[in-house]
Amino acid sequence: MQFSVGVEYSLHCLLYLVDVNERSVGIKDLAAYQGVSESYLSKFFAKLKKNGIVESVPGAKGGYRLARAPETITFWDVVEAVEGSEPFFKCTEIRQNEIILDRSNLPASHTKSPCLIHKVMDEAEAQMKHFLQSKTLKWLYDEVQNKVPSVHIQATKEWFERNL
Amino acid sequence: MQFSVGVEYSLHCLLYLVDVNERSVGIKDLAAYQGVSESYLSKFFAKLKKNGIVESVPGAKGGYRLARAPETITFWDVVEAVEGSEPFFKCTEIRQNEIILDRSNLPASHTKSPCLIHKVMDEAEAQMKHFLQSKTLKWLYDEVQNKVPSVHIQATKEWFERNL
DNA sequence: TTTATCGTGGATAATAATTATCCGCGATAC
DNA sequence: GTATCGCGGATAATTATTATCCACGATAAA
Repeated sequence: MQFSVGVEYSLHCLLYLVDVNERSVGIKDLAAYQGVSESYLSKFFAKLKKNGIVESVPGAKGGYRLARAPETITFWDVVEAVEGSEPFFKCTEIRQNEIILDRSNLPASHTKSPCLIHKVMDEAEAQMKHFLQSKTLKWLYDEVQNKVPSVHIQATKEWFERNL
Repeated sequence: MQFSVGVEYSLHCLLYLVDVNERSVGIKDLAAYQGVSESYLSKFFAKLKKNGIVESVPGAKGGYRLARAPETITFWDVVEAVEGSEPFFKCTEIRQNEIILDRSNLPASHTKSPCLIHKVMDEAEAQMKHFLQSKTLKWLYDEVQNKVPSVHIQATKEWFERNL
């Protein structure tokens, strides 16, 4: 039960895209700046694009930029884009296998009402989802703006703009 | 990002162990009753035992029983026992790789204060944890007692007691 | 118009996690 | 003594994650 590194990569990258408004940043730069694999990172951006979080600018001097305002991009959006939207807990309806049951004539208690364990696990995921939906990219950006020395933020900005 | 089937297996099994007080139920019966693999299920019970959720009775007519009161066994306890206690999000401190940094002399903002993304993801896990800690095995047992027809509950109980 | 750059999608593969089985050991009931 | 049962280790099949490479089309700049 672990999130893939794509979640970490994506969130860090998106943070750099906030400052880039109508322009765009290439995978090459994003990968180089953070010292991660370029080709692997591009796979996650394909997912972010498919989920409407970023949009791409094809061709030379192309790259990616946010597809919508950072206020509307939540941590959950990113998790869902990268990890897919399968629920954390997949219930195999093990209860319908109980040896004392007639498989061709299951009681309503085993088919109509939901599996309680399944329900609890889905609710647990919903708790996490709710929390992550409350944290936006804009919020993260503002927090970082406050916590990281402005000289470093400025240097980062200049690095990404160095060859535009 | 998925829970292993061990979580589902374990929770369902533990439910059957609530009624069994000083006695014990063997893996063989638990597996047969639910139509799952005996040898695989035994792996999860080894983890449940190591985490103090169940205790074992060795030898013939042996098996497992709860190691403590069902009021004190939470869904989270089971998830942690089966899945291990590694956090869902492992932060690789990607920020310390920023190309503009001097790796041998990192700024305090990148070492002293925690990575915000890491912090948010840990808090998200804590939300789920908190919820799952509020759901006990006793609660689940009582809910099932209310929702499942008593005739079925009785039949289940009798099946497990059929050869004691 | 050529050339270099960049996203895109597919193929491929290495590594790790999950799922699963089997066997021999020691403990215990009968 | 013998059959039963938990226990731990070895092993393997399957799937997911991590990762690379390449050919393609689109585009900017020369």
